Amino acid sequence: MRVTLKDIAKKVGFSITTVSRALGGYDDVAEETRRLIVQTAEEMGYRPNVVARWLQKQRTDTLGFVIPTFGPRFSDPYFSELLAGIGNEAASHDYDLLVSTHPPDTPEEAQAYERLVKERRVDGVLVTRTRINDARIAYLLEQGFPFAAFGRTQVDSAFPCVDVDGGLGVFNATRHLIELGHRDIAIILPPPNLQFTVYRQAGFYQAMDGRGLVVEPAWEESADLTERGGYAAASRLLASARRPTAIIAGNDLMALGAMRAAQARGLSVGKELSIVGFDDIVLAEHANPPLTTVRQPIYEIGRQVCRILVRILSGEPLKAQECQVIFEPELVIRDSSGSPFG
Amino acid sequence: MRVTLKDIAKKVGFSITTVSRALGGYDDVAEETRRLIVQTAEEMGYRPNVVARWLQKQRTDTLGFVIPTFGPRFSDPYFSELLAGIGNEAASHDYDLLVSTHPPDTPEEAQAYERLVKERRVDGVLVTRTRINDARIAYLLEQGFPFAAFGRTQVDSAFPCVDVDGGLGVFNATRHLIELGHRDIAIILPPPNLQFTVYRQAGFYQAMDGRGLVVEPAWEESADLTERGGYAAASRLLASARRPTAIIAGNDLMALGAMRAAQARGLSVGKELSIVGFDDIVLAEHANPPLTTVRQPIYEIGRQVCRILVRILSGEPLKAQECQVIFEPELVIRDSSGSPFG
DNA sequence: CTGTTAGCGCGTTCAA
DNA sequence: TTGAACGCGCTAACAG
Repeated sequence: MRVTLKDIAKKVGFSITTVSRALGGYDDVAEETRRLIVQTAEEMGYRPNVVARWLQKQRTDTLGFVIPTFGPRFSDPYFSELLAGIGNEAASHDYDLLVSTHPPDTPEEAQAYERLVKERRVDGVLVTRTRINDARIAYLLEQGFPFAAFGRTQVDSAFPCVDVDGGLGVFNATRHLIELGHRDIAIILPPPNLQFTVYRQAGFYQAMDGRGLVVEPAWEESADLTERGGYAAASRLLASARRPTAIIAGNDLMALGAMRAAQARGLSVGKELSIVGFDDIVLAEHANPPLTTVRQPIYEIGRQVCRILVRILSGEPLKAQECQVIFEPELVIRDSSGSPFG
Repeated sequence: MRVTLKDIAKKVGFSITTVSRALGGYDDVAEETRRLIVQTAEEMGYRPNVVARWLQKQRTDTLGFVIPTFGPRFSDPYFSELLAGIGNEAASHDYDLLVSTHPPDTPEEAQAYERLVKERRVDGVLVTRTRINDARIAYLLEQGFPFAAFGRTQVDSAFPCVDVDGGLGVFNATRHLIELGHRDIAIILPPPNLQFTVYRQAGFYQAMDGRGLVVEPAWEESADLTERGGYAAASRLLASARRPTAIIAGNDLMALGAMRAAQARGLSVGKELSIVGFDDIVLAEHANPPLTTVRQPIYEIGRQVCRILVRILSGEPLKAQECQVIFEPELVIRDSSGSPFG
């Protein structure tokens, strides 16, 4: 049986209240009493019942994180790193992390949020991969529930978020390809309902327009952020008679898929076809050839998002610029991009 | 402000108890009363306070999962899939999942378990990647705390676990290589403190010995399950004057690293050097060349482990064979393995 | 069928 | 410096 304050109180002959205070580190307990109580508690292996404490404090010291994942085999390292960042930061502030995975924009996902919020299972939630007119954000704002997001979205009120300047990232990637001599550049965009797709697409057009290059409509594909999706999209791009000399993929996984598609057609990636990704997951560096990509410090972002949420929960007043952090992505040039002239 | 049973009671004029019973679906409430109460609760947007319920029921309907991860950039898709499997199964039984990540065999990890167990944060825990003389298992058994593990280990008492027959997996992989004509086969083992390393190594020896082949001591490497580790280990293997014609890697990530190392030396994988992995993560299929590997159904295993734990928690008596499930792995032959004669 | 009473284990008044 | 009493919100045992 678990030992409670009551048990200790009985043993030492003091009241539950005194024991509670002694263990809680209050200074209105006689030094000797405290010593006795602390030692006894130790001996008896006392550990506070957190649930009782939660009920009393009306907090759970827990954060919620609903991972928006498609099929069951969710394996985008992106989420793993984010999870690690969030989890470690949370732990360092003595918060626990409640995790669940649900397909985006489904009733189950909405329900998951409602459970967390309405039943007060957690003190705050982390949101990632924001969508256009994101219902999750709208809901949380409407409920006045504490949260922080990785990614922006259009809503009336500002909200705490961290993001990477994806527009700039793709802009730089495109410029890099143009400078290598590419003119026929295709793009495999992430799903159109995702917020960052907007920015990345804009960055692409901006870079192309700026150099007087036109974007071939047929060379604007869209896929689901998986290797499989990237493979399929790239296959379509490469099937046409006149094909692009370079492909920008919306994330690394799709880029890896695109690489496979190119190689399946006997194309040498980095020579006959250049490919650029986005994220810089660990595998990017170990791809064959190593993938040129736009690096986002996902682990760091996870920590940052979590830190903001924790600070909000601590009641600390935050300045606006501390709430809205935009990271600058970094172009990492490897071997998958090269001159189209060989 | 949140609405509680008390608020509803006040409004409808019944006692808190009656309201509780009406909402709880007990049948000793007048039909009309129930209707009134249910409707009022709905109108007022009532949601039970789970924490209060937990305190009363002495359960949290939550499972704990401590992911043993090395560096911060934990990106083994293995864990993602396992997490998804566990999470989805847990959700389907109305359990929440508390997740944290800690480096294996560290004080922080031990502390994480102690928190979960001693403070009764969760009703049971999931353990993965079991180690030789696993301190976590020993602790949980000693505390009599409900758990289920992915992986076996040596302890006095039997415990609920799911595992894959890694020995058989590596045995089959080795035989596959031998049948292709390989004689000079190297192996990159997982860290020696992991339980499955024992089985996989045994499977390797068994297959080699069975065909009268000797295992070259210098061709037995060990690495940390990352691409980086696999790259380094393979580089050492390939640096020697006489080098193996095939490498079996302890997991897919290391196999991918080994592929890179081989390709960096200009070796054609699948022809000049065959490589076999273990796991069949999604990327294995999309590697270049596609990776021959031993498939473990990780998502399914996650569900299974979780299901066992849930059944234990429900007090359902389990037969021994329901508690100790060993999956048979499946060899998936792709292009990274081929005849050494070209 | 319904209400009263009694906890779950802890923190926090308030009075002594 | 200490303790009694109360409440967090809910469920359960017992009366009526």
